[in-house]
Amino acid sequence: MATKADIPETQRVKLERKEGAILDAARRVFIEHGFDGARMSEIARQAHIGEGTIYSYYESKAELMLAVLQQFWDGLTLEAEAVMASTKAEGFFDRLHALAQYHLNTVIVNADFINLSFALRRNNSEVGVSRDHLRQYVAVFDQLFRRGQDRDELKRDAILWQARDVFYGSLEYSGRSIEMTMGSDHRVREQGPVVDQMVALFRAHYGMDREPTAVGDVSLAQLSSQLEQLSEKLDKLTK
Amino acid sequence: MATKADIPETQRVKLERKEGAILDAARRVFIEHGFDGARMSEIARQAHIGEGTIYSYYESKAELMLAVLQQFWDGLTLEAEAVMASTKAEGFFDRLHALAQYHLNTVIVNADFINLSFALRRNNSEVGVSRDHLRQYVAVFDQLFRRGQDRDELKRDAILWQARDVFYGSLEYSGRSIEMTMGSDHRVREQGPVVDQMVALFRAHYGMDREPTAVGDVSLAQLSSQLEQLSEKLDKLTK
DNA sequence: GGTATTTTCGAGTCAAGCTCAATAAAGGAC
DNA sequence: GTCCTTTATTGAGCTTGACTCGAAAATACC
Repeated sequence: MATKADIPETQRVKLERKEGAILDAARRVFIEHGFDGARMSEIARQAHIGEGTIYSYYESKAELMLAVLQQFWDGLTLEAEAVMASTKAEGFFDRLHALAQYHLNTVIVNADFINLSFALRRNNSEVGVSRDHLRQYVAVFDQLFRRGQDRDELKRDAILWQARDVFYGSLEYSGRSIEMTMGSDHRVREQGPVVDQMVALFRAHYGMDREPTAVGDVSLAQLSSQLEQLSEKLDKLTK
Repeated sequence: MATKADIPETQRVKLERKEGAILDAARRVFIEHGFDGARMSEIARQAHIGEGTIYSYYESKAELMLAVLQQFWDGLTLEAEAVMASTKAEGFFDRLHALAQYHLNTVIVNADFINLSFALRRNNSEVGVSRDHLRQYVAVFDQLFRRGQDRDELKRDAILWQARDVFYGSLEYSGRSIEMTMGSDHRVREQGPVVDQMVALFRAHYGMDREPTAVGDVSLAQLSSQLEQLSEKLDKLTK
C-alpha cells in the first residue's frame, strides 16, 4: 500500500473526505443506537457508500468505534481548553469552577461514550482509547493546577495526581449518581451543588491559607512557634 | 408457570442448584472471555446442560450477565462488611483506611465487571445493575461515615453525598490510572500512597479539628488560648 | 401404570459482522 | 484518446453465534 506522501494531493484529499464521512456517520449511529445496537449497514447507508468500503478504512466495527471515541476525546480536550480560555476570571478557583461545571455536564451528557471508552478495552482485546488521548484531556486540569501553585493560590506541597483523581473521579461518580436518580430533564438543577462543593473542597484542602491577620511577612505558624518558645523560657525561669 | 412456593421442596432445591450451576459457569466464562467473547455454548458446556436450557432460566445473554453482576455486587457488599467487622481498630480513620484499601484493590481486580455494570445499561435498553445493589454497597461507607459523625470524629456539617462521591469516585479513578500505567504484577506497590492520601484528605477536610501540634494549620482561637495561658503564667510570676 | 405437566434438549433459524471476487475508477505512458 | 496497471468500491454470500421450537425425557399426580 502506498503511503500518503506518494499519492497526489487531490486523491489524498478525496480519501480523507470519505474517511471523514464514514466517521461522521458512525458517530451519529453509535450515539443513537449504542455500540451493539449500531448496524454497519446503517453506517454505510448514512455515509453513502457500500458496506464493504468501511472495511478498507477500518479493520472492524470495534476499531471504527475506537476512531470515533478518539475523535470524541479530542473534541472534549478542545472544548475544555476553550472553556479555560473564555473564562474571564483569572483566579484559580473561578477557573476550576468553570472546568468542573463543564466536565460534570459532559460526563452526564456523554455517559455512554465515556463508559465505552473503558469497557471496550475489556471486550475486545487490545482495543481501547489510547492513554495519550486521556492524558491530553486531563492535561487541562494539570496545567490549571500547576498555574495555581505558581500563583501561590494553592499549596506548594499539594499532590497533583491526587487532586486530579479527586477532581475527575468524584465528578464522574457524581454524574453517574445524578443520571441514575433522575430523568433526563431536570439534571441541570442538581449539578450546581456538586460543582460548588468540589470547588469548596479544593479551596479548603489545596488552597493557601488566607488568614486576614497575616500582615507583613509573619505567618500564624511563625507566631505560634514564637509563643511556644517564649512559654518554654518562662517555664525554665519559674523552676 | 408455577411459583416457587407451589413446587415441592426437593424439586425447588434441584432447580435452584441448577440455576446456581449456570450462574457459576457464566461467571467463570464471562470473567475469562468478557461479555462479547463469552459463548453461550461454552457456558452450557461448563454447566453440564443443553444450550437451550439456559433460556428457560434467563431471557437472554444480557440478562444472564445481569444476574452474574448482581451476584458480584452482593459479594462485594458482604466482603466490605466483613472488612469492617474484622478491623480491630475502632476509630473512623482506621476503618476508612481498611475500606479504601479493600475498595481500591477490588476496583483494580474487577475492573471489567465494574465497567460492564455501567456500560450494559447503555447497550441493552433497560438492562442494568439495579440501583439497589449499588446503594447497598455504598451503604457500608454511609454507615461508617455517620458513625464517625456520631463519635465526634467527623464534622457534623460534613455532607455525606459529597464524601461518598469523593471516596468511591476518586478511588475508582485512581484504580483505572494504576491499571493503565502498569502491568498486572506490581500493582500493590502503588496502592499504598493512594489509600494514605485519601485518608489524609478525609482527616483534613471532614475530620474534627485536632490538637494545636499541627504545624501550618493553626487557628486564631488556638493562638488566643496560648496567649491566655502565657498571661496566667506571667501573672503568677509577678505576684 | 397411566396420564398430565414440566423440563431439557440440540438441530435449525435468523441476523449481523465480515470477506472476496468481480467491477469500476483513476493514473500513467505513448 | 487508448491501452494497461493499479487502486478503490461494491454487495452478494460466508460465518458465527444468539436465540427458537417441536419433540423427547423427566417428573408429578392420581
